[in-house]
Formats: sequence, structure tokens, C-alpha cells
Amino acid sequence: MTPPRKRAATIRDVARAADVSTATVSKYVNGGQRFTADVEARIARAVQELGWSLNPMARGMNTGLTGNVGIVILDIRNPHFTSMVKGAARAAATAGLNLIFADAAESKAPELAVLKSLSRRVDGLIVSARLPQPVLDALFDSGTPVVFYGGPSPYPDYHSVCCDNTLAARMLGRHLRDTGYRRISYVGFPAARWSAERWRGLQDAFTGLDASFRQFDAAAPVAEEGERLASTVLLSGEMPDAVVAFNDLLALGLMAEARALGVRVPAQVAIAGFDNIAYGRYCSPMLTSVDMMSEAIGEVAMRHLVDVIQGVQGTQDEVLTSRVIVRESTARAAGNP
Amino acid sequence: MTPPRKRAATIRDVARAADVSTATVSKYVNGGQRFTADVEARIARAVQELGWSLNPMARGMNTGLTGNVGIVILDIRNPHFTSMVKGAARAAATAGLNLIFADAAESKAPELAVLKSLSRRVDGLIVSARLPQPVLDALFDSGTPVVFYGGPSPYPDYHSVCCDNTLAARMLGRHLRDTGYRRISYVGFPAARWSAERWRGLQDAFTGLDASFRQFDAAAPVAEEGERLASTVLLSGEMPDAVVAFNDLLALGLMAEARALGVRVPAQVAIAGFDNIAYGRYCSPMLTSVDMMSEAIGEVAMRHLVDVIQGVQGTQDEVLTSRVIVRESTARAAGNP
DNA sequence: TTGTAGGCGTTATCAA
DNA sequence: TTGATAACGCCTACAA
Repeated sequence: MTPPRKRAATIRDVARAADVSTATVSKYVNGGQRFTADVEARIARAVQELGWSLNPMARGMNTGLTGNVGIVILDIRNPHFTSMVKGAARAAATAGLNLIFADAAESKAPELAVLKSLSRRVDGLIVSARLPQPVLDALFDSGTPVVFYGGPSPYPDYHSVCCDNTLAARMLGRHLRDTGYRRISYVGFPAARWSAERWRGLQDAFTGLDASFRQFDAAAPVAEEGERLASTVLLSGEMPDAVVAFNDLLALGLMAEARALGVRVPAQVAIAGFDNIAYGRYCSPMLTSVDMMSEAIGEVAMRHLVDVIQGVQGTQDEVLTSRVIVRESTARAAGNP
Repeated sequence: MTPPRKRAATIRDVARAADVSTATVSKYVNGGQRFTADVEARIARAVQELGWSLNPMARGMNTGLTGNVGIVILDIRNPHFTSMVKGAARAAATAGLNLIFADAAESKAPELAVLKSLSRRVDGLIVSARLPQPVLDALFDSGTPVVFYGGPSPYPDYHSVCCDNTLAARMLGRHLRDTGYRRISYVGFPAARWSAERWRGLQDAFTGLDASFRQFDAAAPVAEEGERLASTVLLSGEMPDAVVAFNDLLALGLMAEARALGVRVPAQVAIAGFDNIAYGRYCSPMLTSVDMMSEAIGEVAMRHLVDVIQGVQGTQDEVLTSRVIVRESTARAAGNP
């Protein structure tokens, strides 16, 4: 058995030991006020000796602040979100806040209930811009400070941090265009609003050229789904000379299955994705991708959230600059001009 | 600007609206007691109309419980930990607890301070068994319920959940032995206590055989470090015919750099790791690994933690069964007998 | 510079 | 079955 949890010292114990009032201790520890050197020394010693630290819940009752912030992500298994969490965690630590983490995929309760409950335990939330409308409404209604990621804020006067999806896709499309690819297939994830933006940007890049396009729909943005779709994408109809996936996980799955199918990448077909997850560098061929600034998004979003919580006014939508990372998987194919 | 946070309704508002006492409302919502149908209906309606939900902090002041649990991990970038968090998150959600997440790598404050502060904001913690001793002592001292992962509990009467590292390595070693490998190099991570156990288990498998061993030390258990060490491991002295890495990230790095160096895997050298991260399947050749049950460890640890918090007695150290996953990277080399 | 006292929203104890 | 009321630990006017 673990020992019973010790009854921690209270501010009153400290006050008594230091022979001052609780108000004095409170002001002292909150750094709001200076006192006589003697008094400060006595308090410091008492705190030290009793090993006192203030009770966050009791403080919270007065201030209304919990000292916690939350981030709701769609799938912790996806390195894109992992990186976001890392960035957010760093910024939260810097601000002295604890990060509560909710994997939307893992909660059994309906999203709405989860968020409602969560919103009472945090001072603010970072959530996806593609949350269902009722959930967004509830959040809005609760008045919880919120910063969105992944797309522009669905509400005026709320912050958001994201990359320009259309632009990112257009840049990738241009790379493919300039490398000589013309038969483009896109494996999208329609459930994400910005999958369509990427699709559009991709096509933009080929305006005026004689290029052909096909689109496929993934049921989930994960590697297994890429594997599942690979034969359809690669072997049905005319084989594309380049496949762009909604994200790197789908792309990795496509690549792995292409190999199993005997389709050579990039000799027969180029493959590229979005997010620039680390594992794109540790596969073969290395994966071309668009860096969507995952970690920076988490970090910037958290900084904005801290600002909102502290009542600082500021930018609303912040758009970070994405970048095409060209690797082996889209190297010029031998057969292409 | 976001709207000011609404002043939420209190239990008193509900009591007044339902024309009962706050005590009655409290008992009703906490499900501890039944009341007249009429009273219950009135309370339910008042709650509904006022959109009331109880204030976790206020409740916490009485109960001493926060409704949060914490997990401290060493690097969220490592899929092993990611999976642990996923498992823990699921179990926490099931128990109705929020998961506070701390990436030890990301906190600027010294580990000790972080954990001390964290321990006041949670009802219990899941932490690595390889935390520094002073930190463990502080935790122990605070009386916070704790469950350890990664190795046996450093304290009697504390729970832990892990796999048997020596055994896992021995199994992997036997696979290599039976496949014909004899010149084994191990890329360890000495900072982890159980790196040595894996090293030992690996050697065990070759007892009585004419096998040779070399050991290398990684400064960090990450892919970049695998890349950095690759040339030394592969090209200094006699080339090993099999390299085992402390974890899959190191192994992936080694594999990528081997390719860059023109060393063929597994034809010239086999490579294997531990953790069975998903990306071992999406690289080429696919990586042989030992599944260390990452997700299950997180889930089981959280279940134990919930038990401890609720005062349930039970098992102390739980050892999960690991499993060798043989893939291409250790396929029998042409040149080996 | 320091202290007094009331209140934050809930639960628990005890009485009705 | 229901209600009064005293904690819980801290913060913050306001007073001294």
C-alpha cells in the first residue's frame, strides 16, 4: 500500500509559524508586495520548514483560474499532432501552465460532453478548427478562451494558427509540374475541410497545361488506409505518374504497398504528402512532403492562448509559412521528359 | 476579443430555482441519494435551464481530489511514448479523469520542481522508473499515488508496469542466433537503466557459441543519433553481421545511414530494435523489432493508478509479455550459412 | 507595512 | 427525505 496522502501544510500554518497574518503570507508568495526584510525572512523560513506550497484549487476558487490549459487533438498517433503537442507543451511550460491533453479519438463520451467538462478544468483550450459545429457553439457559449489550429477561425474574434493549405498544395503541385509529372492522383481525406483546399491548390499549379487528375477518398488519414487504397490508386485505370496524399501517413502507406505491388517509386510513380513528419526521412525512398510547421503551430497557438487568457489583444488569424521538402520519392522519373 | 468568461451558475442558483437546499442538489448530482420524484424533477429542470455544471475546483477543496491524473514521459516524439500516452488516455477517459501530460524534455524548470508542482494538481501520476533518485524521493514523500513504467518499481509497495527487458532481448538474440548471425553489435543507451539488461539478454542467447560482441553508446535514443553512429558502428573494425539498437528510432537512423553509406540491409548487415513502433513497417527493409507493448503499458498503468487512487489493493509489479516481430531487416543474409 | 474578515462553490455532518 | 451550517485553503478589499 502507498502511504496515505499527507495532510499538507496550509497558509495558516505558515502564517502562524512566521508570526504574521495569512494575508501577509499570501501577498508575499504572490509577489505582489514587499515587506520588512525580517518578515520576509520569517515567512521564507516557515515556508521552507513546513514544505508548504499553495493549494492550486483553493487559489483557483478565488481567481477563477486553474493553471491548466488544454489541447484537443484528433489522433496522438499522428506525428503531426505529436509535434503540435510538443510545441504547445513547451510554450505552456514557459508560461507555467500545465497541459491537459485530450485525444478526441479516445474519449468514449461524445465530443461535446468531453469538451464541456474539459472547459471547466482549464483556463483555455487549443482545438481543431474542424470540430463539429455544435461543439464549437458550446465552446463559444461557455466563454472559454480558445485558439484554433488547422484552419481559419470559424468565429470572428477568435485566434487561429495554421498554414495556407491551398498555397502549400500549389507549391507542391508546381514542384511536380516542373519535374515533369502530368497524371496526378490525389488521395484526399474529405472529412477535413482543408483536404479540398489542397486538392484545389494542387490543380492550380497545372493551369493551362495538359494534365489529368483523379481524386480518391481516404476514410481515415492513417497509413493503413494508404495501404488499403494503394492498389486502387495505382492499378485502376491509367496509372498516375504522381500521387499526392492528404498527409504523410497516407503517403507512407501508399509507398509501402506500392513496393508490395511491385510498383517502383519514383521510377514508375512519384509519391508526396503533407506535414513533413520525421519518418519521411527514414523510409526508402525518402518522402517528399510539405512542411506544415506542426511544432510551430502548437507553440504559437499556445502563446496566443496565453495572451488571450491574460486579456492581451492581438492578431487574430496567424498564417505560418509552409515549405516544400523535396526528397527522393518525387525525383524525376527516368521515363519522363 | 473573446467575450468575457461568463459567470457560471452555482449550486445555490440551482437550489433556489428548484426550491430545495444546496445540500439536496449536491447529493442528487453526486448520485449518492434518491429523493422524491418531484424534487428530483425540479432539480433536473433547474440544472437544465441554468446550464449548471459543478465547479471542479470547489468540489476539490472538499474532496481533496482534482479529477486529473498526470503522465510524465521522456519524449513525446518517440512513438513508444506516444503509444503509452494513448493507452493511458483511453483508460483515463474510461475512469472519467483528465490526463495532464508532461514532457520531461520540454520543461525548463528542473524536473524536481515540475513534479512537485504537478503532484499538487493531480490525484496520481504515472512516471518512468528511471527518474533521478531525488525526484523519486520527493514524490514518495508527497504521498502522491504513483505507478511506474519501464522497469520494476524503485520503491516497495508501489506499482509498476513493464516488460522483461532481459527476456525480450534474449528472444531477439535467439532469433538472430537461429538465423545465423554471429558478429553482434549493440547500440545501447546507457542513460536508461534497462539498456544494460537488453545487452545482457542479447548475449545470453549466444551462450556456448562462438559469437563476437561489440557495444556502442548512443547519447540519445533518437533517429538522428542512429545516423550519427552508423559509420562508426558499421565501418570501424570488423563489420558486424547484425546490429541491435536500444530502440527502433536508433535502428531507423542506422538503417537510413547504412543506405547512404552503401551498406545493404540485411544482405550485409541485419538491423533490429525494440518497441515495434509503427514506422518499422513503413520503411524498407521493414524493421525487425521486439514489441514492448507500449500502448498496453500505458493503459494498464493507468488502470492500476485508478485503483491506487481509489484505495484498492492489488498487484505490485506487472510484467507484460513482449514479442519478437520478425521482418525483412533480419532476413537470412545470402552469405550466412 | 501589516492585519481583519468575508467570500469563492462545494461537500459533509448532523439535526429535523 | 430534506435542510442548516461548518468546513476546505486561499485571496482581497478595506482597515489600521
